[in-house]
Amino acid sequence: MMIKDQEIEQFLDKDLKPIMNATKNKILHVAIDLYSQRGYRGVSIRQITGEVGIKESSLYKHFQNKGEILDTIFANFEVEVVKILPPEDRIEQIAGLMDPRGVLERGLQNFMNHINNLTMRKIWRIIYNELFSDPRARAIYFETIINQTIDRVGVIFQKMIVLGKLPNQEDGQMLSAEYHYPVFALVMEYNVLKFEGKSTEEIEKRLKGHIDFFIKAVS
Amino acid sequence: MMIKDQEIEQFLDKDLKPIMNATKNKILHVAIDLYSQRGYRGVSIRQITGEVGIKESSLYKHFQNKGEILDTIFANFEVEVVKILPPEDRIEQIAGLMDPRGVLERGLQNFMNHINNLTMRKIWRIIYNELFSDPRARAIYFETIINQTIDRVGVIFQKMIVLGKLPNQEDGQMLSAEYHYPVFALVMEYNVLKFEGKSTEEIEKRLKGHIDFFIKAVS
DNA sequence: GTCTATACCAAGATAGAC
DNA sequence: GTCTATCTTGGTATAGAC
Repeated sequence: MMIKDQEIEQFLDKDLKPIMNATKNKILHVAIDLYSQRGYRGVSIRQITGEVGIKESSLYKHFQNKGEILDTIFANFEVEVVKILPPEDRIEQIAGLMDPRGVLERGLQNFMNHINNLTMRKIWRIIYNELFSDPRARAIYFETIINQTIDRVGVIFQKMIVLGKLPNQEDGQMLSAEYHYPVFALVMEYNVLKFEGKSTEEIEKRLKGHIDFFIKAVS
Repeated sequence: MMIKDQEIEQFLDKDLKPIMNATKNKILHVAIDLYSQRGYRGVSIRQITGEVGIKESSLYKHFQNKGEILDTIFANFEVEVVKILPPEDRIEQIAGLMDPRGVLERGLQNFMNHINNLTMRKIWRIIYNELFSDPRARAIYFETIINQTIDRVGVIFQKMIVLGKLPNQEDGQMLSAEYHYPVFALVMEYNVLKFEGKSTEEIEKRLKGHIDFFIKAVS
């Protein structure tokens, strides 16, 4: 059975305060939708306001310029995306209570919940799109997402090595990188397929298969 | 010691015939350079012709429109990029003569030679850039590069399983995917770092480390 | 905070002389 | 195959009335 995608109802402003103005909220919704399809440069203020149902000039009462719209989108994304990282203050606890497979399965589940929010998936597409032309997108992807994920799980793995839950000739960070690189590559394909309306079954199977392969490799 | 990047001297036309006209060649050089930095949409005909040293109108004697420039760049890329795949008619031979580690090391070496051509690296960036807005870029990346690479090496692995060079409880395609996904993710980071003028030592180390990890996992 | 009107600019592209 | 000149479109943004 297909689960209906959730959407974000209310966005945060650049200063992370909730946006109370309905029009400003709608502008962000529309901008995210259009940017995710045609990229930031490929979408004009005219198109956004046309879809929202206001005139171009009205938009400038809500945002100083076009760039500020993207700033706000990125700010909202960062707030949401850090939630998929294992919280730093529970790393010790996780390493003690769980086994490697449990950590990976839980992490994947968290991530799947995150990515099955339609608004989030659209912003993921925007990030991918801007990866090579916008340093902010690059920073969010490579630093906030990839490196931090590898790092935190790397610390968990390192503690597990000490606890004898993983082989002690390995290095926690290296194991975490080995595990996560295929995950991020597969997630990218997952996003592409979802966007194109194709089936993601194969990718989900591969993600599960990857956990199996990895667990076997470190057993 | 730093090896100087090579560049392509002469491009092919859309119909794959070598381009004899020096100006047309220069337009492609300049376009690739600018597109790799600011994306296809971010670069105007004016900027290209300004750099080349001709007027806008002159460019249209060489290309029918802006899109044809990108068509030509993609055509050149496809011709070069298929050279990094293991040739189909030698797959049997490779599986028989080499061991798994040899295949992977040779493949990585081939790829590194390819990517150390500056022109190619620039086009890789253009491909990444257009991945989510241009279906042609998506096709080249996911179909021509990723899927074909995984598939051909998967066939080699499958034959190696039959020959007892790899454990027979595994599947060749799955093993190839497990090996290659981290490679493509690392290569993407390699390209980003190169572009930003940063050191790629860490990534090259990880690529070698990944071969070690993988070989150990299937031994 | 919405509108109308408008300024201003840069984009892709073409006509026609040389 | 290069140039000058020009066209047309669509982009971001602002001024000022309501």
